Amino acid sequence: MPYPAGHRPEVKKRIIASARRLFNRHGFQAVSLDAIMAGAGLTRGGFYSYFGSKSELYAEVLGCFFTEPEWQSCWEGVEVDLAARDAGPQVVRAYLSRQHYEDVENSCPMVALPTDVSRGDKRARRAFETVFAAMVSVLERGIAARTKPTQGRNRRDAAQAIAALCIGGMVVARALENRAAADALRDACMGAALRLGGWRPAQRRPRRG
Amino acid sequence: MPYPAGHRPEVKKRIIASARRLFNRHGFQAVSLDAIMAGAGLTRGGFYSYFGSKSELYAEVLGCFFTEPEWQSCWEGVEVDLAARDAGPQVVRAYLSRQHYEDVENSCPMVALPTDVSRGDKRARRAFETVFAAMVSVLERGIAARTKPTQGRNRRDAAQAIAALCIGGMVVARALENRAAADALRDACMGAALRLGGWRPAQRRPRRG
DNA sequence: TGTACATCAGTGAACGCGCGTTCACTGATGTAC
DNA sequence: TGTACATCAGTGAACGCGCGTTCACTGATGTAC
Repeated sequence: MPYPAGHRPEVKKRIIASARRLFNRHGFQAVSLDAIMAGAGLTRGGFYSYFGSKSELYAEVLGCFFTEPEWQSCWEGVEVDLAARDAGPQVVRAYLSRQHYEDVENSCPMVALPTDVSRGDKRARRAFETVFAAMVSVLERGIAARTKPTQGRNRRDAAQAIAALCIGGMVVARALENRAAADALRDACMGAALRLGGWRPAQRRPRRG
Repeated sequence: MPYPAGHRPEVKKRIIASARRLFNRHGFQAVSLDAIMAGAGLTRGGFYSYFGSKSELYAEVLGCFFTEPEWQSCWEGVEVDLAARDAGPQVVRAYLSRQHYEDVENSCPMVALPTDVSRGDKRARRAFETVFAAMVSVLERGIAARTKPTQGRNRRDAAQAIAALCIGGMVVARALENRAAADALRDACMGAALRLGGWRPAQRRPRRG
């Protein structure tokens, strides 16, 4: 064995990480293999000893967003304790945070790439579905843990709507030109999402700052 | 004048309509000028007598999505009377309808192209902002018209959240592989959006069908 | 009415560039002795 | 410890294709007389 045992897997991870950053920022089509390999500190030629094609890499990147433990919480923008009793509001606040809004490269792929996925193949959409289902589960558990539980169907429906609100709010915020409008939208979505989860009284306090 | 007066504007419209359909389906980068011109019944060469470049066409297409009267209501999937007292719930139901989910080509660009826009230039994001602001205004008026009005800030916030929920619900639904899951998500988002607008009692009736 | 003409909308071949993909080669690494 | 070697990770030139863009040309149209 001319190279240490962990060498290739480690390099492969570096390629995937580079691709993830570039896909998040520019989308699938606009990123060249040259750029991906350069981002991993390599050159073009080596790519095909790691992946069969560019679209194979794409599927693998999407799959990794949620299966790899070190990226499981990346989309939350900040550290969130998924087992905590208040995981629901924590996820909502982190997801719609300024940090997540700004950090496009390390963003949740559901915010950065949803339309790319919907135009993509089955594998991509299945990976997306897994990520979304996981997010809904976390939120649903958060609703279940509160003092006034509602029926099961309502809880699941609420969790789905909250997830869609978080994702939609971020997707739209990033597409707006006006920064203040984007901030106001994130704020409005956060309030509505927390209310949908029953994590906040319906009557709002006046805004400060 | 060798050609009738309305000829060129009419052809330009055809090119834009073809581009709109193709962009909605495949995104900006994946569509070639060949395909756009063929969709308008023309050949490649004529393009540059109508537009300066491909990205100029892109900006023009996005701008038209809302300024051209014949497309103003296309994103609503079905006909909606924006002046009606119940325009709010009408817009929500139309936006999250099965028809809008399925008709990708004639879809609202905020659902089909939000991530493309966020990666695009200022012009694209400004056009998006105009569309979004218009949608929020319609929803806000709908909230204002109901019997129990709340404070202004709450109304605007609610309208923004409802819009984000409609857009996010559709974006996510289209990215899911499982059709039933997409339907359930649309349904959950519709219920939550109607509740946020105060257009439906918080207690839900059991589902039928 | 019919013919010659000027205009210009649209054609399609050609160009150049970038990118996905391939491949013969280089050189860094651990192993054998 | 030191040297020769086998392995294979990574290199970079080359290929071919597609696409944005250009341009000389064709031919359809309305007008002049």
